[in-house]
Amino acid sequence: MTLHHYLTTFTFLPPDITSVLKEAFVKKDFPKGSILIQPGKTAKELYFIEKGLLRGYYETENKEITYWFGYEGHISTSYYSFLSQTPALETIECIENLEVQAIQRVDLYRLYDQYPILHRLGKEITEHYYLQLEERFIHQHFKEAAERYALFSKRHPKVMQRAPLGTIASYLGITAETLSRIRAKK
Amino acid sequence: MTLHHYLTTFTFLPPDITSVLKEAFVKKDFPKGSILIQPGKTAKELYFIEKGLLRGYYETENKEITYWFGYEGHISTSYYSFLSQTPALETIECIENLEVQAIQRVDLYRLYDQYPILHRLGKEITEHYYLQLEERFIHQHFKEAAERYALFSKRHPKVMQRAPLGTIASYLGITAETLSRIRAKK
DNA sequence: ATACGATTTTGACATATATCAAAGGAGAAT
DNA sequence: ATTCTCCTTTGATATATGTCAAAATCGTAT
Repeated sequence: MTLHHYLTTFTFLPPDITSVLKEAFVKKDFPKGSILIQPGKTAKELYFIEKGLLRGYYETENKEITYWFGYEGHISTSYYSFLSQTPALETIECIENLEVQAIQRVDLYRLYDQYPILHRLGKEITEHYYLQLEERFIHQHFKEAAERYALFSKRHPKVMQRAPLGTIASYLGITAETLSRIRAKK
Repeated sequence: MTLHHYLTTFTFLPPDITSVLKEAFVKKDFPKGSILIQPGKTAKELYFIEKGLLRGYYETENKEITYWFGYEGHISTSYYSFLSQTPALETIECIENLEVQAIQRVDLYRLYDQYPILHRLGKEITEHYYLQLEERFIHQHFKEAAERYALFSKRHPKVMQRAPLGTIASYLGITAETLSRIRAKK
């Protein structure tokens, strides 16, 4: 999905504002393994993913905790860092070669000021991600591992094939061993 | 915290728009035990809590799952239902006598259209709740029960004293028995 | 094709938390 | 005050999932 296509799904945006917004984005490519966001650094850019797979993870004493996947049609950054302009706590890494459209935070906020209707865009996008997170939260917390896996494969079938098992397990809040056993059962 | 005080924390809002917005809210009182949102019904109102304690919960086969507490200074509704205008899945119930400022969805959206800067208000509020949920999600998922309890008592000390143990346990994703044992340990 | 490192699978055992059950306590209504 | 109901505590046991370890498989570079 291209940025253009994504933006046109927001029908309230006048075409001229859509154009101005699009021009503020710059296409960037990253090879597999690249790090887009680093802990300790403050996120200055926001990405729209046109192609490829990303993950966000936290590093703890003994393991990495993947808490998020992003792919075609999604927006990616450390929301916490980007919004609060304080150092990120997590890493965002390319699982595959990546093609994104990137916008600088300063440019985005300048556009917000110039075109107040863009706040509506930001609001609706944030609302969407909020609801997604809420659904995931409820599920994650109150269903068993096998059910969570089933929902995940329904919601993100492509990630299933493209992300390593250990990473998916971590996203589901279980160990790689447990996920391997869940897969074996069926 | 009054609605007026809350709104003035958003410094970008011109006083006249703040006034108009405030006038769209109506004060309402609910006795303890009242139900603000019912599963199957679509949320038409959004509340700002001036006094009292609320909880949101899901009903499953054999138990109630509390996933949210709201109190002074918070906004409350079924976000999912309010935003998508489809029937709510959860119940929102007063744990204490409640004083809120209520706004009708139609009125709010009329104001959004009239004053685009209000989208910024909506955006910033949603961003705030998104970040809170994200923090909670990470914690909930990757920390042990006792640690989750510790964070909860730090974040919401007042709820600790005001909500029944079983409800807090459910919020933390554990049983009442387990929470009782965690408390006994310390 | 071969070899190396990384990922996945499988097994044995450990542990946090759930479940079931019963006994205490606290608050509300009579 | 007394009863009744609901909430909390405590105990015994069950279970899902974690941990540790080793074997099997896969992918990439040589």
